Amino acid sequence: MGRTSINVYKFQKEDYIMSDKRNTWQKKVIYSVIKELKTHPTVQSLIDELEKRGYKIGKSTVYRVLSDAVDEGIVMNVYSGDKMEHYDGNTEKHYHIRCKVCDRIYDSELPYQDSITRMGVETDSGFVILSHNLEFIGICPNCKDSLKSL
Amino acid sequence: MGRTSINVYKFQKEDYIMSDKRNTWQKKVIYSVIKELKTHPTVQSLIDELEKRGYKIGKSTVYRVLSDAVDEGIVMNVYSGDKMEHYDGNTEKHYHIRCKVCDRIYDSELPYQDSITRMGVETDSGFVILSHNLEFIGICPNCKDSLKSL
DNA sequence: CTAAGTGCAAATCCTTTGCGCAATG
DNA sequence: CATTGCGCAAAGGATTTGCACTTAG
Repeated sequence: MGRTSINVYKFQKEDYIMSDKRNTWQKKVIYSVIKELKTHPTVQSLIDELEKRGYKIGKSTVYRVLSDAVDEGIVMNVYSGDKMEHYDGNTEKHYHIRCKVCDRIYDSELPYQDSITRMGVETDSGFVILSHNLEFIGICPNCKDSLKSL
Repeated sequence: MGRTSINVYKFQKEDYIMSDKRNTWQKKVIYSVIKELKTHPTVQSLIDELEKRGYKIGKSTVYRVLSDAVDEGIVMNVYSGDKMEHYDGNTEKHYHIRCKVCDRIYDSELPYQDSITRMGVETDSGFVILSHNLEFIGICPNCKDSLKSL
C-alpha cells in the first residue's frame, strides 16, 4: 500500500450516503488530495500528483472513485477548454477563471451571485431556470508574465 | 455531389481569411446548415441532419471543416453535459440554457451583459479578465411536460 | 495543371468495463 | 468469509491523422 504518513482525509458521516460502501485507503487518499488541490485536475494529473506523493493507485480506480464521488456530491465536474474531465473538490457554488493561454482553471474571487440565476427568467419559453454556471475568461499572472518577455 | 436545389450559404468576404482556402460544396453546405440550426449539434447530429437533407459528407470532412471554422471565428464551440463537442453557428456573444434532464442546449433570451465581465475584477491575483461565459441550468418545456406525466 | 480538400480506414486519446484477485467489515 | 473494491488489460466512443484520389481555381 502507499505511504501512510500523510494526513489523510477523514471520512465524514455525510460520505456514507450509500450504506454498503467500503472505506479503502485508496478512496481516503483520493478524497484527501482532491479536497486539498485547488488545481481542478484531470484524472491523469491527479494520478501524477498521487505518484509524486508516493501513492500508486490504478487509473480505473481513480476514475471509479471520482465518478462515484461526483454522484454522491463529494466532488464536482468542471468543463474546460480541453476535452478532458476536470474535478473540483470544492462543491460550494463558486466561479472559475479560465486562462485563455494555458487553459488552466483557477477559482474566482467573486462570490456566487444568486441574482444572476434570477436574470435568466425566460418569459416566453416555459423554461424553468434552476441555477447557472459562470466562467470568466482571462489571462493568468503566469501567462501574462511570459507574454511580456516575448 | 449532393442536391443543389437548396439555398446554400453564400460565402462572405470575411470567410476568406486564409488566402488559399478553397470553396467546396461541402464547406458551403456545412456552413449553411450550421448557421441555420439553433440546436447546437454535435458532429454526428450534424451529419444526420445533412443526410436528412440529401447530403452525404464524410465524417472527417465535417470534423475538419468545423474545426477550421472555429479557428476562423465562423462558428463557436459549446460545451455541454455530455462529453461531445457541440457547435454553434451564432458567433454573437450570447448565453445558453442547458436542460438538466435531456442535456440539450438552447439559446437564452437574456442579452449579453458586459457588466458581468466587470464583476470579475480580481484584485489580488493579477489576473486579466477579458470576457465570460454564462450558462443557465434548468428544465426545458419538453422535459417539464414528460416529467408531469409520470 | 497543381496544390488544397475529401473520404476512407487506421490510429489515438480519454474513459469505461470485465474479470480474477485482494481486503473490508 | 461474503462481497465490495482494486488493478490490469481489453473494449468503447469521439476525434484526429495518413494517404490516395478528386477537384477548385
